[in-house]
Amino acid sequence: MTHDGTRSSPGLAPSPSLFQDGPRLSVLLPVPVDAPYDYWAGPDLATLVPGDVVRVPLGQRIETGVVWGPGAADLPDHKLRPVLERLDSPPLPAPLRALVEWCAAYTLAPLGQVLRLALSVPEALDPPRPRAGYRAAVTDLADVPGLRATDARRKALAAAAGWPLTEPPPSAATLARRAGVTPAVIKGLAEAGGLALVPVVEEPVVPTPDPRRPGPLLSPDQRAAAGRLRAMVGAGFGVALLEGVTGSGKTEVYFEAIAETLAAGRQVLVLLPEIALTARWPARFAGRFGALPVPWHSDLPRSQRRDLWRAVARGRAPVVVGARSALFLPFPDLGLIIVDEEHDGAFKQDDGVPYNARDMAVVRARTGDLPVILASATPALETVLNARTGRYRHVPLPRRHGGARLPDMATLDLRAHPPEKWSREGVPAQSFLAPPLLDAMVETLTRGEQTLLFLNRRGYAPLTLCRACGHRLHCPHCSAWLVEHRHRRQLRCHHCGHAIPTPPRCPMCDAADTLAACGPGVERLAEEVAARFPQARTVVAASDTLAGPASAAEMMERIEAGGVDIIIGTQVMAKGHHFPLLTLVGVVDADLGLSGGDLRAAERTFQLLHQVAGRAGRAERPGRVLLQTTDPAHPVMRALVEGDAERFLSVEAETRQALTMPPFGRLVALIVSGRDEDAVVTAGRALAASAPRVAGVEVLGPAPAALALLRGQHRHRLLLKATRDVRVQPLVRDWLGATTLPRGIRVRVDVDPYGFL
DNA sequence: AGCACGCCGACT
DNA sequence: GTCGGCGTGCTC
Repeated sequence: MTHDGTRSSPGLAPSPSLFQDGPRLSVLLPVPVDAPYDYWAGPDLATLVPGDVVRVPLGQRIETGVVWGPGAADLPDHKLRPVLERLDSPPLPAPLRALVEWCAAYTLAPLGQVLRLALSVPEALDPPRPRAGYRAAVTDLADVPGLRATDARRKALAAAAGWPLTEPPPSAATLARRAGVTPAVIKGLAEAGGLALVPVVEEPVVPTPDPRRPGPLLSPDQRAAAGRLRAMVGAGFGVALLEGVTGSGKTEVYFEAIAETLAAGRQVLVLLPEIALTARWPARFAGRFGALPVPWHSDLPRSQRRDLWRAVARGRAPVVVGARSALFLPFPDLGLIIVDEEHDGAFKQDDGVPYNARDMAVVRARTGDLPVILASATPALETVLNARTGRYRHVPLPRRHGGARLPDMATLDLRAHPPEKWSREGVPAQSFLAPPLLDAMVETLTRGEQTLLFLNRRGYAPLTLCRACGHRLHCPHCSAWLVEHRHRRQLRCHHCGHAIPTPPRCPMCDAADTLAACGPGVERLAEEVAARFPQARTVVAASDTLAGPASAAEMMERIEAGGVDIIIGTQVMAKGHHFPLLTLVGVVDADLGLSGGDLRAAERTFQLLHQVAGRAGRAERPGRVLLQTTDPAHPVMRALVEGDAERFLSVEAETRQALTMPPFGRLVALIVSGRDEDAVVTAGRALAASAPRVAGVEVLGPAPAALALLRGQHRHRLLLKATRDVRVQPLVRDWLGATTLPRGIRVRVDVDPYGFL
């Protein structure tokens, strides 16, 4: 700071008058601030418009921001600094800016932090960096003085000379591959002068899908549904719920709406919950449209993200299929959004800006005045209710395509049929498979068909305790049990990744050989299956046994080809694969997830089990599902067995209405966290004491949050519950605005928390 | 988010 | 006596 209070350095200090003539602009920066900052646009930048991407000084650094509008004029002139330059990137489209505003206002996240989602690849805004390309500089190796004409060099030069002029000069690696030499030869030859190095700026090649390719033959039901979706394209904002059981051909139906949009020359965004494990989706798309869609998810390499972001921004990516973050891509001419598996909890982001991509997709459709299709076999309760009240168009797909039947579902009462111990080297071992399920497995194996044992628990056993002193081994950083992973001989925390070698003695009482595994994980189940079915080919499919998308796809192919008899899987097995030979699904613990009183526990369990059941009998062979449960009378179990989703949803809706829970009421969670538990509790109580006292609003808590200790942070939760008519955001904003938090204490606001126990 | 400023422990 | 730890606070 200088004496007059301006931050400037000699020689750089612009006299304010230099900028007085230029307009004052507000520029939003991707930093967690609530509002855009004002800058002067110099005379040469007078044509800046909202959406333009600019470089501006911020403190001691230079940031990339987005022109948001005219300046606010509430700041003294001398505090303003100049816009440095406009970047050569297409302006951020107005509907996207509107989405950013809406998302920030709704989630109460700082505006700049939401902008960060839209500028997720800063490199994409820089001018494209040219890469090195190689071209023949001579016609004959003899023309290069002092260079031995080796065979490899001759081949390299020939390949370079023969490179088509219509193609950009190749990179060293590409040319080397073509010539059958190593890149070192190319670089050496270039150094000697035999090849010329030219900078190449390459447009990323994005394949173009062809909407005129003939689609598959649709059933009358599918044709009718496709027709209704097609009619929405180009007709402005609208939401459709495309509801159809597994195998009803939802994808083929919404492909027709994509075709319609592509034919109109506009872009399409498809959101999927787990892009990594649905390598199948792009293949199906390519089968229909003759080109792969542009993928978008966080695991893409940076360079690819940069290229794809640019392609989208320039309108050169007709179809993007991505995880939730794809919603903030800068489509200049978006014409349709599809949210597939719209009920999936993975659309809710829990860190950073806590937003639900499915809901924000509807907002993006509104800001862009375009249609959005929500597709699911088991739509979320709130979506179903929106469809019933007519806010969303309901497009049902009633029948299963191709004649396949839905599997028969039956509960298997574990109290009536307790699993019988099996023998491990003469020692009786605990079993998790009831006799009727084992019998069904034998039958299935005999017929040469496949069994899926579904258990949503990774590792060997979810809990290890000492038989001598009763000590339970838990994570020192989180309030979670350590899960034994016998293969790795480790106990691992599934929340923070903390891992210790499996101890030989109890860490509490030091007794030897007293640690006992409690409950089943997929590894333990695999052990029992190996003992009972030694001749069967068995695989374990869990997120930690699959090394990545490639090995997952490989396993799926092997299962599909019949190379496996018994699959033991967690929820990674629940999604979107056709296994024609799979005719028996055993749900090892159907109660898992029902207990605990979480708002959406029943709904989630219903959706997950319904989805798992959908794996069975998809071809001509009928499937069978056995649900091991201790409570066959539970509404979720009965609805599943009777195939009555309608009734389940009605019961669920009544329950929530009675409790004023979403979607009949609004919820905002406040997570108070800090290193010192007492301070956290004190701060939580103080917040509760200053809670807004308004009709229709109640504040519950503080109570220990779901993981009361996570990564060394103690967490307590307050829950603001309001009736639907209450605007909760201003309430929460004022509440927190009037509160000064003690140091070391943070509060995270989560509007519409997904699970909150 | 960065980046600077600010106030307390082990080093040339 | 300084270098440096990361806690707090501001950036138009």
